[in-house]
Amino acid sequence: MTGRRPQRARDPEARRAALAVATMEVIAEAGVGRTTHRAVAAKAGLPLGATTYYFPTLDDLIAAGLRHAVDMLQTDLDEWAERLRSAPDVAEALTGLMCEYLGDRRQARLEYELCVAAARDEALRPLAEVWMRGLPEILEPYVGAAAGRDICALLDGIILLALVTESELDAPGLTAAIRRLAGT
Amino acid sequence: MTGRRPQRARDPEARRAALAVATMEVIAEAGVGRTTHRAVAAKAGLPLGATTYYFPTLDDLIAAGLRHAVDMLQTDLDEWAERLRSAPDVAEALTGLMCEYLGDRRQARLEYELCVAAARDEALRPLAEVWMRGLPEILEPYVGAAAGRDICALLDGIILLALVTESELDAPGLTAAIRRLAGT
DNA sequence: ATTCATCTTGTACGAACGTACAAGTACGAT
DNA sequence: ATCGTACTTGTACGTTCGTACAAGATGAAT
Repeated sequence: MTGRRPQRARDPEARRAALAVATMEVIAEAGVGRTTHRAVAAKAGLPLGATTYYFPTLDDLIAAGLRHAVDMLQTDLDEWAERLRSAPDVAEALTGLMCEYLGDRRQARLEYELCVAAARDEALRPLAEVWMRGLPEILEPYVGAAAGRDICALLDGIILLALVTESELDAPGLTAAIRRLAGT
Repeated sequence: MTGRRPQRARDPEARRAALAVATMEVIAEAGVGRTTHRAVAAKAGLPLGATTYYFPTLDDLIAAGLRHAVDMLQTDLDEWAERLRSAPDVAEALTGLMCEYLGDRRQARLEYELCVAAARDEALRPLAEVWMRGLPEILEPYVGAAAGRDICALLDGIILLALVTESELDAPGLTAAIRRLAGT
């Protein structure tokens, strides 16, 4: 009375992408160390074998999930650059962008998960550097290279604080601190 | 020709402590998610059963390891307070302390591992807050509460950058940035 | 010297893991 | 229409996991 369930329409590219997305979500919820083939397959609604068919090892699967997260981050960075370009005040615009960024803590959690993983695994370091090099690059035209790096570090510290304490962002304080680092 | 190996001298307190230290080291090397009873037991040179005798569950064992890490961090914080008290220049003293702190990246890795774990598990949050509340408290007498928080965030971001890029600390740049945030 | 609670040690067990693979199905090429 | 490659799906295997527990050893109390 059973038999296997009928096969779905074939779409290898979509499967790869769906697995990467599902992996990203599992990492965000459980962490890199507790990410398993089975959890990813369940999240994606795909059979276990699909994960190993498209990604030879678990490390490959995790790397694909992190890479997808970084791709989304790059999209965000591009939007940040766009918004800053048309902003009358860089400090206030950055504060606003941070407010939005912290609206969904899952993305921030994922990014820091990536950083911790990159601190341990050299192969992941280029992924983690997308943010840490990209943001100062965006800021450099407005405040110079040194202040760009400083402000990036400040924001990273603020994000960490928000992750750990679940507290609200002190927007006016952040704007003021950015202004001090920018030297304006 | 065999038989079990002879029992060692009894010292429950020392065993608890040794297990906490071993757990801390395993977390630093493998991450919270890949920390297992067996890895901790092997690191401590104790039988597997010792881990479950002193800590009912794996979560308890991990919490003990993280708590021990935070205890060491608190000791560091006390030393930071002491050093700042007798320093002619707060910004330069902080830069020097950061240089020393980043000398052994394992401690920094462990601290960020704790932060990421605390972001996911509310029960760990008080542990992670020891640093994020303690450092601003130390800085407050010198630069005020707001600048203390800002400088703490800046330092946290710098540490994250150092973890991800393995780059050297830009000491003069850091001193200058601290001065700007302090408003001096 | 005997007792007993406490600690040590080795082993056992079911669950979950990474990975491999057989069997079946879809679909472009012919 | 058929064929062959590429994909889908379910299951199997050996390993490692968290946890439980039996059996022995210790050492303070009696």
